[in-house]
Amino acid sequence: MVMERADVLPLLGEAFREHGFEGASLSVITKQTGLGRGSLYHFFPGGKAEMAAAVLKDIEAWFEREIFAPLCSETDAQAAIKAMWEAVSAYFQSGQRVCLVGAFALSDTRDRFASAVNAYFERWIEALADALRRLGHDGQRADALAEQVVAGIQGAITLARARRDAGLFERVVAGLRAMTEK
Amino acid sequence: MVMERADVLPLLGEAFREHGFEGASLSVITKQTGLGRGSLYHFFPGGKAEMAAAVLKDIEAWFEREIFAPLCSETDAQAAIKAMWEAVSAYFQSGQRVCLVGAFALSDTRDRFASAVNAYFERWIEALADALRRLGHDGQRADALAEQVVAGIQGAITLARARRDAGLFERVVAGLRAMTEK
DNA sequence: GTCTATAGATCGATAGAC
DNA sequence: GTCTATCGATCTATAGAC
Repeated sequence: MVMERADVLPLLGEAFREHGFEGASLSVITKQTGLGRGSLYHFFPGGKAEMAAAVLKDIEAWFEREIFAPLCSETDAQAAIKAMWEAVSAYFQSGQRVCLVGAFALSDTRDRFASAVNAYFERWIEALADALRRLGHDGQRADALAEQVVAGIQGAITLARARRDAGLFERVVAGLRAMTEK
Repeated sequence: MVMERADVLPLLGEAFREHGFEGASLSVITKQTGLGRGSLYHFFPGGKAEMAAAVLKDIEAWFEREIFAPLCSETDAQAAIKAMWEAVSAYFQSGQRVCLVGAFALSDTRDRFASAVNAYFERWIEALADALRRLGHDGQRADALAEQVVAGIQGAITLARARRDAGLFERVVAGLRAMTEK
C-alpha cells in the first residue's frame, strides 16, 4: 500500500505518545506504522529526530487551527472556550491519551525540541488569556487564570494516566472549566 | 569509596528524573552514581528495573514521612497544609525538578510500576482531602479539591519544565494554595 | 564491594534490489 | 515507494579478577 507522509504522522504520534521518544524504537515504529525502515527513511531522511519534529509540528498545527485561533478570533469568547473544553476532552480521550508535548517536557527529550515545546504552551496560554480577557477578566487576572487552567489540564492527564481513572480527568476538568466561566 | 545502597538511591533518582527510565542507560547511571556496573548489580541484582522500583519506594517513603502522614495526623490541619506547600516548592525546586512518579505515569513505563505509581497519587489525594476535611470542607468537596490541587501541582511542573520558567510554577502553585485556604 | 572485559541482543541508520 | 539485509554503535546483564 502506498502511503503519504501526512498519513504516517498520526501513527508516529501514537508511537511516541505510548513509548516516549527513547522508548519508541524503530522496531516499535515499523510495527505501529506498518512501514519498513526504508519507507520511513524515505519520508524522514533525518531519522527518528525528524519524525518527532514533524509530529510536533503536526500537533501544533492541529491545535492552532482547532483551538488557539478560535480562542483569539471568535467573537463569542464564551463559545470558543466551550469549544476548547470539548476538543480537549475528545483529543486527550479523558486523560487516557497522553499529551505528547507535555510528556516530552518531562524528560531531557525537551532539550532536543525545546522551542516547539515552549511555543506550544506559550501559544495555548496566550490564546486562552485572550479569550478570557474578552470575557471580561482584567489583563493580569486573565494571564494567571490561563496558566492555571493549562497547567491543570496537563496535571489531569498525568493523574488520570497514573490512576487509570478517566473519571478523575473529567472531574478535574470540570473544576477548571468552572474557573473559565464568568 | 564504599557506598551503601541507601546512598545510591538519590543519585539513581536524579538519573531517572533527567533521562526517564528508557533514557537512563547504564552508562548514564554509572556516570551519575560513580559506581561501576559490578557495584550496581551487587546492590540491585534485578538490574535497572530493580533500581527504579527501589527509587520509587524511597520517594514514596519520603513523601509519606514528610507530607502525607502530617496531613493526616497533625492536629493543626492548616499548619500541615502550609508545610506541604513549602515542602512541594523545595522538593520540586520550583518546577525545575521533575516528579519521577508523574513522569513515569506518562509513558508505558507506568505499566511496569503501575501499583507504585497509582499508590503514590492515591495516598497524596487521600491525605490532602483528610486535612481539608479537618479544615472545614465537607467530604465530597474536600475530595474534589484534593484531586484538583494534586493535579495542579503536576501540571505546574510540566509547564515550568516546558517553558523553563520557575516563576510560572510559583504563580500556579500560589493559585492552588489559595484554594486550600479557608 | 568494586572494577574491567565482554557476551548477546537491540539500537538507529544505510545500501541496494525490486 | 517499499522491502530485506546488514553495518557499527550501544544496550543490559554477566563473569571473573582483585
